[in-house]
Amino acid sequence: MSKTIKQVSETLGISVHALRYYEKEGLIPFLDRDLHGNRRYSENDEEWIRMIICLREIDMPIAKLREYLGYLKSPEETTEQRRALINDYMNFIDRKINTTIECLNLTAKKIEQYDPEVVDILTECNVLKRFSMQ
Amino acid sequence: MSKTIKQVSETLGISVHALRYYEKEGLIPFLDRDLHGNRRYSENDEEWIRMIICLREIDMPIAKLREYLGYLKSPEETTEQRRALINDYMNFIDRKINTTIECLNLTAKKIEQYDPEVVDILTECNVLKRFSMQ
DNA sequence: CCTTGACATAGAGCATACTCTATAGTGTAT
DNA sequence: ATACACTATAGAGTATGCTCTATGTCAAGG
Repeated sequence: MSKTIKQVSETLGISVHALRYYEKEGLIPFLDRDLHGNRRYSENDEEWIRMIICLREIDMPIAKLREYLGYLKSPEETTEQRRALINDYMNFIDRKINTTIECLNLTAKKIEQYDPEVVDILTECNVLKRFSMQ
Repeated sequence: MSKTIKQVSETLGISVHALRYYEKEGLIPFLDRDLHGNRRYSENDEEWIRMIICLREIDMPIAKLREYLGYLKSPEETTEQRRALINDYMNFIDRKINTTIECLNLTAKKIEQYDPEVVDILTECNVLKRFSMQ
């Protein structure tokens, strides 16, 4: 039921090196070892690592992840810090989405201005249809 | 009317080092120099640099930016490449927005599950209201 | 028995994107 | 004249996040 590092690596699509790296960086605390000292990943571990991967994909720094984990170690005394951190995080995401959409619109405008030859491609863009502000 | 490196640095909120760096990387072609060899930035240059900053904010690699510029040097023969590149770019943005929103929802769910103490903060999040899929 | 393969640790190496330092030239103000 | 503010180039240094290498242990299969 628990998985080896290779199995997790394969199911999550991440290198074993990266898995060890995340652990070394303190992102995967309390990880189990078998009698040979080999890592054993529980379902919970796997789910948490999936979360890490997701957060890394949107460029949440490893230090931030470690910070939140640190707070969770003594939850009673750190409610305010966690609240602040989540608030920061939501603002981070908000900025991220907004700048992306802004960037999208700016690019579309520039292409219309300077590169009319390839404008046609824009008309097929789902992302433009969904998020364009014009 | 044309600006010095310091003026551009100040209006765009980017270091003079970065400005020189972008130029060295080939992102700012045909930049004018005065009789002393000092850089002179036109309005057009400034606008383009603003675009660069925007694209860098969403982590478009410098190499990609250089690639597109390269195509613009001989527009007639590279229509297809430019089209492909814009297509890639739009997909890139699309993925970016989608993974960000996914990540947002996943995080919100996890917080609800594991950290009920700080859930209240979520109810005030505009970004959640705007982009939550639930 | 010995090779193979998966595991371990420790640490070096690499890519990206700046950022900073060293050195030097030039124009203006005191 | 001399200090300062700004410019320049070239190249070293830094931060981040992996990725790869070296070296070694252990268990199972031929």
